[in-house]
This record gives sequence, C-alpha cells and structure tokens, in this order.
Amino acid sequence: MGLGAIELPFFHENGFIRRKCIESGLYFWTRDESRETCGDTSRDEYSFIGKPMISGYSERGMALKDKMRETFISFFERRGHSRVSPYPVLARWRDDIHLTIASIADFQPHVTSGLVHPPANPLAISQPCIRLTDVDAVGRSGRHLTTFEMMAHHVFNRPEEGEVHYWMNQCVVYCDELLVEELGIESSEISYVENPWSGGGNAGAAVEVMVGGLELATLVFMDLEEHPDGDVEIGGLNYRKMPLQVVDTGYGLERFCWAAAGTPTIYEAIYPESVEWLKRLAGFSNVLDKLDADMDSLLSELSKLMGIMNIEIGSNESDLRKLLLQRLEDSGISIDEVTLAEVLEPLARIYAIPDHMHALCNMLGDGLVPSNAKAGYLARMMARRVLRMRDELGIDVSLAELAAHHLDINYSDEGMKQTRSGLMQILELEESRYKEMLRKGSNVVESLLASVPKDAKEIPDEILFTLNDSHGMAPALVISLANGSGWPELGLRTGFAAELALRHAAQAKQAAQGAVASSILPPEHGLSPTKKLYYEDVWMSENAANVLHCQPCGEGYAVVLDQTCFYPEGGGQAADFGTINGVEVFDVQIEDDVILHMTKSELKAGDQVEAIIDVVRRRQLMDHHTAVHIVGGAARRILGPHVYQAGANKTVESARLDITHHSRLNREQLDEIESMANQVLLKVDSTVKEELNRREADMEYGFDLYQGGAPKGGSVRILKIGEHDIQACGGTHHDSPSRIGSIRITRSTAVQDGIERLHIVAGPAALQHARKQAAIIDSSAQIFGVDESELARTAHRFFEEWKTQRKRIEQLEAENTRLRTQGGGDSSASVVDGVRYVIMEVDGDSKQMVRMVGELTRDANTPTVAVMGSKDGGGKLLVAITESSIASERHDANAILKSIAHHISGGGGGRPTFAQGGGSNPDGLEAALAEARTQLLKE
RNA sequence: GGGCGCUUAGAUCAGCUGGAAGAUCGUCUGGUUUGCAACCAGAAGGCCGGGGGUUCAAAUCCCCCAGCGUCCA
Repeated sequence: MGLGAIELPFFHENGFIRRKCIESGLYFWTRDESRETCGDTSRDEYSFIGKPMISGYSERGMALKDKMRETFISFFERRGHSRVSPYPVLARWRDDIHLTIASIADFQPHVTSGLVHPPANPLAISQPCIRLTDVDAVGRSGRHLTTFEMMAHHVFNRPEEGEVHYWMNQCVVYCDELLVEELGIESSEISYVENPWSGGGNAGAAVEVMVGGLELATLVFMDLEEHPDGDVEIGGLNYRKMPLQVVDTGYGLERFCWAAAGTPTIYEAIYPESVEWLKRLAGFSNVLDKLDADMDSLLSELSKLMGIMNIEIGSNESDLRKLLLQRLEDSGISIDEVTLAEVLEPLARIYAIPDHMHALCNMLGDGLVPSNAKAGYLARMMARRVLRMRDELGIDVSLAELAAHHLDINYSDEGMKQTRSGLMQILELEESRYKEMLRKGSNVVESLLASVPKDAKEIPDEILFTLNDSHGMAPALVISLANGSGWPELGLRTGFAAELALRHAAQAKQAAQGAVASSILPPEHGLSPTKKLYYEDVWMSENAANVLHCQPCGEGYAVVLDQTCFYPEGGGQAADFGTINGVEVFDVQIEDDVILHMTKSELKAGDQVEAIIDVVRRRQLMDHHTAVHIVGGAARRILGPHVYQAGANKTVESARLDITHHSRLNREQLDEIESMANQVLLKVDSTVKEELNRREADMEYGFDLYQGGAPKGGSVRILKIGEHDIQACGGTHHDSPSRIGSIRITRSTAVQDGIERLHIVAGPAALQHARKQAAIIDSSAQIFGVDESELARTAHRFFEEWKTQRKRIEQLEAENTRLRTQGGGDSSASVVDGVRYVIMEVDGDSKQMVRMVGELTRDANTPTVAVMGSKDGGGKLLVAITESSIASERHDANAILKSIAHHISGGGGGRPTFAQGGGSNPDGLEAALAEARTQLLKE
C-alpha cells in the first residue's frame, strides 16, 4: 500500500476541503471551495506580480532578506524552537556531496540516522544552499536561483524513547499561522498539496505549500526507511517505519521576499541594485528604446507566463519563445520574436550575474579554492559563466570588481572565513586563467575551422563537441568567433545544446558504474569492535590478548584479537608492524571497527597471545603524523584561511600533505612554513587528545575540524596542538610535540590545479633525509673534483661547455663534409650524358651522409645522382638526386634504393629525389654500391 | 573519480599520410639616426616533457609516467 490521505484535525476544524487537482491529479487541501487546481499547474499564473501578497515589507535586497529571515526565525523562537546558526555551504562534514543543498543536509547522515542528537530540538534555521542543477535556467525563468536560503523548522522525534515534540498537525498549524497571521497572506490563496517525498533511502508524507501560483514551502514528514519487507510503497520501492521521526521543512527565503515585493522577477526583489547597476553598465536602456511596449508591463506579463511554463535544460528555446509570443499577444502586447530575443537575452544575463556572484561569494567565502576538479571546479564554472555573460553584455568590469560591488551591496561578510583581499586575489587569478583559456581556445577554433568551407552554415558536430569538452569553448562562443573571422554564415544547429547535455549525461552514467569496496570479513561475522589500546597510551608496545578469529587472507591470515596496540592503516597513517606470539604481522586493517592483523602463519582462535609492535616504526609514523598536523596549521596561518587538507599520507620514510591553495609555492614560502612548524615544536609543551560527541565537537570547534575527511561515527577524537591546530583525527600522536625533534619540508609539487603537495620529513627520517642529500652532493662534487660549494657553478660550467662543444663538433662535421665533397667528391665520380654520378662509401652516421649528399646535389647546374653508403649501425644507404634537373628526370631515388638495399638485408624509402634506408648486414655494403654502379653507369 | 586535449627556441605557436627541426615576437651584433621609435642586414638561442616499444629510420606511430588544460561527476 502507499501513503493514505493526509487527514489532519487542523484541516477539518478550519473549513478546509480535500480536492483532486484537475490538471496534476494530486490531492490538495484548500479553504477556497471554487478552487479546481492545486496551484502548481499551467493554469495557475502568479497572482502577486505587481500586487504583493505579503504586505508591510517595503525593503528590497539584503534588507528585505534580513527582515524576512528574522520574522521567520523569531516566529518559531516564540514557539519553542532554538535558533541555530547556519552551516557552511561547503559540506565538509559529508563525503557524498560537495555543497549544502538543503537545511536538512546539515543533519545528514548522523542526526537523521539517529546516531547523534541534533544541536537543538526543535530548531529553526536559515541555511544558505547552493544547487547547480538548474543553473541554465537562472535569469531566464524569473524564479530560478543557484543560491538561496532555505528557512526551516526541524524536529527529531524519538517516540520509542518518549521524546516527541510535534508531528504533522502541529507543523501545518505553525506553517499556516506564519503565512496567515504573521505575514497576512489571504487564507483562501493557500493550498496544501499532498505529494509524498522520497530520496536517499528515506521517505515520508509531504505537503507542498502553494500560494499565488508559487511554491513557498515544502513540509516533509520523514518516518520511513527503505526495506525489502516494508509495507509502504512509494515510487516502486518498499519502505517501513523507522524509530526516528523527522520534520523536514523548507521555506524559500527569496520566494517569500519576492511574494512581498511583487516585482516582475525574483531577481529584482533580492538583487535590485545589482540589476540596475548592470543594466546601466550594459547600456540596456538603448535596447529598450526600440520597444513600443512599456517594459514593466511586458516583464510582468512575461514573468507570469514563465512561471507556468517549465524552462528546463535542453528545452527548445525557439519553441518556447513562439509560445510566449502567442500568449503575449493574447494579453494585448504585440512584439516580434527578434525584438523579444534582443530584450530577453541580455536581461537573462543581467539577472543571472548577481545570483552567480552570490553563489561564488558563498563558496569562496567558505574557503573554497577554484580548481579543475571536484568542488573547486564548481566555483570555476560559476566564475566562467559570469565572465562569459559579462563579455556577452559588453561590460568592462573585472570579476573582482563585480565581487567587490556584490559584497558591498548584497552580502554580509560576518560569517566569511576567507578575507576580502584573499577573495579578490582568487578572482583576479580566475579571470586571468579565463582569458588564457579564451586566447588558446581561439587559436584552436581557427585551426579546426580550417577544414570548414567559408560559406558553410553549420560546423560539424564533432568539432563543436571537441571545442567544448577539450578546450572550454562553448558552442555559442565558437559561432561568434567564427562569424567574426571569415565564416559569416555559420550558425548553431537547433537542439545542439540539448544534444551536448545528453552526451554528457550518458558519459556520467557510464562513469557512475563500478567501484565497490571489497571486504575481508564475512558479511555476518558477529565480531564485536576491537579494544584500541593505542588510544590509551601511544607508547604501549605490547599487550596480552585473546585470539577471537582467524581466517586465511591473501598470502597469509587475518587475525582478530579482543584488544590490541596495533594501529590499523587509516587517516593516511601506515599500519604498525610487529609480531603476535612471534608470528610476523605485516599489515593491519580495520573493518566494521574490527581490527584485522595480517600474519604470515595461522593463530588459533581461543589462544592467549602476546602482541608486540615495532616501536621504532611506530615512533617514526607518529613523528610524521603529528608533523603533518603542525605543518598544516602553519600553512593555514601563512597562506590564508582557504588552506585545507585535501589528503595526506604518512609512511616511515616521509609524509605528504596536500593542501588547497591557488598558486604554486616557492622556496621562501616553504621556508616560512617550515620555520613556524619548528617553532611550534618548542612552544607547545603537550598535545590534548579528547573524544567528543559530534554535536559538541561541531559546536565547540566548527567544521574546520574535519580536515581529514567526513567523520564516520557519532563521536570524534580531537587532537589539539596548543591553539596552533585542532583537528578530528584517529591517528596516533605524540603527547609532547618536542619529541619529534625537527621538521623539514623538502619540496612542494602540484597535485592538480588548486592543490599543492608538501613533502615532509620529521624526526629520525629528517636526519636520514639530510644524510642522503649530503651523500648525493658529496658524490657529485667528487665526480667534478671540486668543493661542495662549487658544485652548482661547476655543473653549470660543464653543461655550458658540453653545449658549445657539441656545436663545435657539428660545425667541424659540416666543414669536413664540404672538404670531402668539393669538386664532386673524389675518383668515385663519373659523368654520363651530362649527369654526374657519385657513388661512394663513407665513414659516419646518416646525419652526416645527409649533409654530404645535400652538398653534392644542391647545385642545379651540375645534375647529380649521389649514392652513399656507410657501415654505421648495421649499414646505411642514401640516394639523392638534384631536384628539377635532367638527373631527376632520368632516375628515381626510391627505385634505386629499393633495388640495392637487399644487399644489406634492409629496406628504406623516401621521395623520388631523396631516399634513405638501412639494414642489418654491413658486410653487404660493397655489393650494394657495386650494383648501383652497374645499374647507373651501365658498365 | 571519469572522458577528451596539450607539452617543439626566452615568449607565442607551425611542423600533414614517419625520411634534412621552422615562423613571428623578443635578445645580441652591425648599418641608418643627434637620440629614440621605425627600418635594413646578420647572428646566437632546441635532450621536440621523461621513460620504454615498433622501424633501416620517430618531434611524428604505440604503451607507461609526469605536468598543464578542459568538460563532466
């Protein structure tokens, strides 16, 4: 069975009736007896354009958002909800998404799974979110945004434990009170549409709150989880009740603002100054002068229409426009398609830019570094979209200036982690990269277009795909470049954009397959978590234990103990080695919190054993691990708040730390970081290790804790190195940093754009490294026979000398060639009917021979056929004939070569006047030259 | 994480189906000029990203690695 009707006391007691929408077929609750549609259909035009349905909000832009947000949160505060500060837009606490896409994402997966309690219950929040799925519709539809605030009141009920705050009825009561009493919305305008929600393994009843043709909120009552035996079916999957009941609501802050402003589009409600500014910069009034109609009424009409038409990725714009024109005419506005496009296209860009800038400021403000992969790519994509739209509008303002304006007008930088100057620097870098991409791309366009006829109307699809995918040149950009450089007729095939998107979707689908983690333990192993003694004392080197389990694994055995001091590979730290009852342990892994010791031979379950770790190895791994934290903290202080750990690896020999940073690092910067790291060793006496509940950890330290990745469990281990660095980390660390001794950053390398890898050695490994370096310098200096201090200068001198001497050798060879070929070589030359024949054996490689025959056949006044052979490298043969001469008319170098090459067991080829070949039998060279003589001189 | 592309002189790039490493700018020298710009003549400057393979022969074809770029997750 599915979910039944949502029958709430509130509906029944307040004169609601339940109707089935004649368009969508969905059931909805309304107070308006005449209503036939649910409010979200093509029959439901926006009713609030020009006549706001929320009154009393005369502000616009940021002030309007601030006031609306405060209204919402304080409304719920007065009703027993705790105000919770918004989370970052970069979802660092999750490894399945890059960006926060909804308020509930803050609490997934640990709170929604019941593992951890929420920061407050019930709670109210306004969470900035970024969704890039509809990015193409932004600016065009009048309502789409890539970044918005999702206002929400959340409840996490645990009925089995007697903790129930409220559920469906009270939730709808609150919502209705907010809309009608607090905001003064006409109650008959509101419909509650029943539309079950499901996703990510959970599901539940839900209502969409439609007002004036706009979906203002969604109320989800999530109390189901996916299960094969579940008795509730939604979307073809079975679900059953779960212990936790989650009230997940989402109220679109910007939509409330729009409804209160009644502006033609949502953008004018929240970014009015930016829209005006951009219109001015783009000279938009000139466009308007062409129009007879009044702009505001046209826009209002358009907006109402666009609200009921779904603009989606790949939809055919020209068809949509024709429909729009028809509807506009019905509404008494007459305009032709070309003029409409001239207005709509720049306008869409003007609308989209502030939205995109807001998303960019959100992402970069959280410390994201643009890159060509992962989350950083999302920022780059937004930056490039803005730059492209700016160029299309012909606005002469830099990306950084756009951002400065946006920050001044639309942005509160309170919660910003990145500094304003850091943000500007990043955007300036992005713009210069964009320009470089355009410059390179334009060259590629020119060369790829060479094969396209000048009067062509379309470019082959493959060329456009390549330009877009490999060079970042969007099809529209390619067309406009082509139009300006000799292909005036070229245009974009209709539907091409849709095909491009489809092609990418197909690729993504293909890529999504594969990658399942393999496990060592059997599925239902029943083993309880191993007691981790290394957390109690990192210097514990041996312990007594019971063998719980032993199974063959790879070339050895996997052994499970009840407790162990062996650290399993994890958090980038390599595993401990050692012995169990004398049996060698060569690897340690962890699965389901059960530690698996990989041993060379079998151990019996039930036996008492002694586990001993290699303390020298452990100490070195700890040196490196703690050093990585210290270096990371130093890098953040010196380079900026955007520095975040992107990966790490610690072995006995060395450690690597990948950090997010926008530029390459030089040695001075590395020295600075290295110096600070070593100072920390002296300044911080001891580290603090504590285990905290997720909720407490988040509240106390924030999300910079999760440098090493999203935490898995309900509690996290925190490592504090003074105030220098605080991170969640499951590795083993020194209690006293000074025991590391010293830290060296040996070099930095690039991992990918936006990520630098620091190579680190610490403790004894630092000493080892220094010795190895010294040995290399020492042996190199010995080769040159100079003092170490002279090494670089001497190497440079030798290299320079080598180069000049090589040049000199080439010159001498050329001189030699000239001497040997002067006057037609030597006695081996004969002249027959005005053609000179030079057939000779020489010493030397083919490069030298090439030069010699070149010398012989260059002069057009002495037509020459030159055949040369050398025993070099298995035998080489070369035939050259003076070009455009009687010699070249009579002979074919290729044919001559082919007829004699068999003597040296080889082959070859070339042009009719120049052929070369080689073989593997140098002894046949005389025979080959003799045959050439016979053939050519006919003796 | 996946697809595609690129890597040749100090810089920007040509170099086609393997067969004699090029152009433009810049640099240097000389000429012209009071000087500069411009112009003319000439020169220097290349492990053709690294490593393997195919071939008589590889900048060119194949494989691996690295770096860079780009599109998509």
